Amino acid sequence: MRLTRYFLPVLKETPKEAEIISHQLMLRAGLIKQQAAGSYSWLPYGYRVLMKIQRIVEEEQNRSGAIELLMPTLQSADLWRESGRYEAYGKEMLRIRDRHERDMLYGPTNEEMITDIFRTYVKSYKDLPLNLYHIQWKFRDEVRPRFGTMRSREFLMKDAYSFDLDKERAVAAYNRMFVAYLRTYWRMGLTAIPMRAETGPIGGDLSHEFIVLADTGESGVFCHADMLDKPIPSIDTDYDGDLTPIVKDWTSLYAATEDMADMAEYEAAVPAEKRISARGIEVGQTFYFGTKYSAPMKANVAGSDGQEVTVHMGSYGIGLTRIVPAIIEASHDENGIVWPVSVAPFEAVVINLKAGDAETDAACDSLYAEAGAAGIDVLYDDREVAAGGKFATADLIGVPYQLILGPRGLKEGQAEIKHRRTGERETLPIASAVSRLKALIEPQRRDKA
RNA sequence: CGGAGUAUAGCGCAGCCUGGUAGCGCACCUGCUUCGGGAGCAGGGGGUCGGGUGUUCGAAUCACCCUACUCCGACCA
Repeated sequence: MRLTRYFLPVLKETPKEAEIISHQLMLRAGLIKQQAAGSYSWLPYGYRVLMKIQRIVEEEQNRSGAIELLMPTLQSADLWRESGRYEAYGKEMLRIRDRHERDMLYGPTNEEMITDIFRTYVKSYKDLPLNLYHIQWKFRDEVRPRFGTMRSREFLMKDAYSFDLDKERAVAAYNRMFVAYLRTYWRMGLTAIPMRAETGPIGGDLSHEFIVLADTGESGVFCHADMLDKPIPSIDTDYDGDLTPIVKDWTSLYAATEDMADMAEYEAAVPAEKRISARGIEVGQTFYFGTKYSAPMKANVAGSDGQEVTVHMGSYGIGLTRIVPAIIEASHDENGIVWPVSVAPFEAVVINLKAGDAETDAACDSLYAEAGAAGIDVLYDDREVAAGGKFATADLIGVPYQLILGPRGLKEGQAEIKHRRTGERETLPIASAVSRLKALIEPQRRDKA
């Protein structure tokens, strides 16, 4: 993508409403524009990150055996009356009336609708287990939206719903999601710790919140320091096999949100030097809630003995629009964002230090073409702007690698690669720059491990 | 929902106290000179001063009402 043909409105100054660093950088680097309280447009650069995150989520959900579909944003109130939540949900649910005076609502979540789909079509235990998910916009009329897309009213969420014959099998489904989540966050370059959590209005008795540690996080958390560097299950994990050992390992050390934490238990379980008491951002949550929705909504299947069985369910959410600021909170410096390669909107940027100079233009044009042909997501800063401005923009928007070429280097046949994260620079022959770049980038995509 | 604040050009701000018809920096446009860490000079465009009502000869400025947004707290992917 040529920057002169792109839409990237960057700001030199920080809009005053932005309080936390991720919100400031998302506005400054042209990722989002606020449209109303808790409502944001995703500008092209931000949308690219969001879509990269979405792809990772989809790949890992699919790998675990979940199946993607898409449900509408507007739902009929009648479904929610069946489960009893139309009255129970409160003012967070945005209620709408259509032209025929029918009660509708903008979905804050989809347990009722997915249960309706399930009960319509699935009649036999032979069709289980089943896990259906979608990635759709949700609306929760938060009392107080804040921190940009970290807590917005309209947000993009992946929500998966599992259906099983009994509790034991439902827990196995829970474990598959648990493992998929560990992989999903790791692929995005995040360290997310599963913590015992309250179940809240969704209900149930088994739940984990996946928490990214950050000072600006909204939840207080307590955990064992060794949770931070546990090995991530690999790409060839057998989701048809028994995942209990992995989940056991990940849940054996103490890790709980403040709502669940018991100080005496915490101090007994974790030696003083291993105690982490910190703030965290919740980037996902998993629930097993048995028959809470399947019973009132009559989601039954025939068991092997021909008798009707009420299915056991779980639901599993990932807030995609929250993950973007979570990544930035975890990965930035004084100059701007530092994207992990796997979610970076562009993996590299070719910086033409003297756009308008015929020879430099020709050399940079061909580097850009070569990088694109090598399968690198590459941005090309071909603006006629002083070098300092280009470096500042490249740093701000956080592209992992800068491939820099100007008349001086051109004369010597040398280009420069700057590593955004470390600041390290390497000078190398122009001819080998792209292959070097590719070698740096490929392993960091984390799509093969 | 309780408490506190803000609203003047795309962004950051001054002007308001003491009323006289709007200004600065950045960004944007034109030209020239520059060009390896947010360049210089010259010229230029852009504002119903959040909205309404009132006071006044005259309101960005004073008064009242409304709206939007932000922050702190209680609640949540």
